[in-house]
Amino acid sequence: MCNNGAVPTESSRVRSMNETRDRILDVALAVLGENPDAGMGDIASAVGVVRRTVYGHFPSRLDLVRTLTERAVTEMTAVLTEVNASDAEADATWVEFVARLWPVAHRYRVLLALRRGEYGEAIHGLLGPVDELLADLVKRGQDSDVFARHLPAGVLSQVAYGVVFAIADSDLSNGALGARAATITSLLMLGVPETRAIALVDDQP
Amino acid sequence: MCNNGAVPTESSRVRSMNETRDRILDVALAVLGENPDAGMGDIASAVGVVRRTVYGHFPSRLDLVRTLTERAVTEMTAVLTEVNASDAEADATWVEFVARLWPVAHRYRVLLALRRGEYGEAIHGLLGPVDELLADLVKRGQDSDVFARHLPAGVLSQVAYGVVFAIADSDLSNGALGARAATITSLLMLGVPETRAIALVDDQP
DNA sequence: TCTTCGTTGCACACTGGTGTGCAATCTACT
DNA sequence: AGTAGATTGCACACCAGTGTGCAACGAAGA
Repeated sequence: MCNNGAVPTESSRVRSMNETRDRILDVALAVLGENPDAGMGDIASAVGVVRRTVYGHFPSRLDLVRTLTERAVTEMTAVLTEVNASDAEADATWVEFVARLWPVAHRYRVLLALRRGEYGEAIHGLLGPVDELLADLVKRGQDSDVFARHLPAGVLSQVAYGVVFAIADSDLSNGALGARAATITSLLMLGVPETRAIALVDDQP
Repeated sequence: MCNNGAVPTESSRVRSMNETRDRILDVALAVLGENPDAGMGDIASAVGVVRRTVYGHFPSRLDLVRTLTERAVTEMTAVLTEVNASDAEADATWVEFVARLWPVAHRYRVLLALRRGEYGEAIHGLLGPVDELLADLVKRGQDSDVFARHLPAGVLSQVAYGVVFAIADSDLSNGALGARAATITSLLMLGVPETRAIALVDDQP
């Protein structure tokens, strides 16, 4: 060993290994996005690698999905906490939130489908923190009379960002069109008047 | 044969057979509602019958699901065409639609989850007519400036009744509370102002 | 009573996915 | 050159679900 205990690159061997590991994760996300029931074999061949290799990185299918979920949770919590730190009104915060969450939501849209069946419990558990942050934001909006109260904050937040994911999953998933539509739609169902909603999304492009 | 060619009951034998057939359908709907991945075995034992018997009525799992879907389509189209025949404003029609669709949507909420994966294509095809009717209604609303145009009618209708199903699937699925919440939420995202939405739902209880 | 037929219980073959074991191979590092 | 280790290709056992075949059993109908 020549590496004096620090983190730095054990050079290209491990790097290339991490590379394939990351590629597996990326491709798995894409493949599962198209078909949540895709097997390890499908994923492997999509990566351009043998099934056995995938098992070399992730001992089980659950591990793969879990890792994917943890990744998503990390990214989403980062966006949420950062955006939530602002002292703007809840609806403006929501707009920025959706705008910045959009690409992430689009990438990880499969998790919504994966929440049901088999790994549902595991995913649900990992996604818990995100749900809480979201509910807090909506609650804040309700308390300041910016959001409507026709649903309790917990449910409303779920339904609202469920819609964001749903639109991210639909045809218009790409381009600013989808993002704009998702933002307006979610704002509307949060009880924000249409005029205000449109003004908000056109304010900060 | 004593039955002169007509439809009437071949008496209790066939009746009891149709009875178990219907019970299988009902229970299957409930079981699949809790776990869309439930197998024929799970369904059979939930009915209180042997797996082999289920196969006696439905040659394959797909047949079961298809029959279930056809049932749902029949009921939903009935409600939709009937409600849609009225010459009321689109938003009022929507309110009545959700009110009458609610129990049906709650029963068949599993179809939304089943649309993905495996039988997705078959279900999607069968559900086509319903989607069209729905899109027409929303289009009508948009043309008369009752509904917003932030999304094309096709997508907006899907997302809107997706929300109805989503709420039907959540905790508040039972009681008028859920129905009311679903109606208001869907109206909001259709672009109906909150005051008008509340007035509408409180108008015709 | 005898027949019919839905139901049962058990058997089986088949499929498709999972996870493991192991020898062979190729490549980067020493 | 030599070695460590990631990758490969193939083997296998295992499991769960599907769909079928068939000999019973039991109750409604002739």
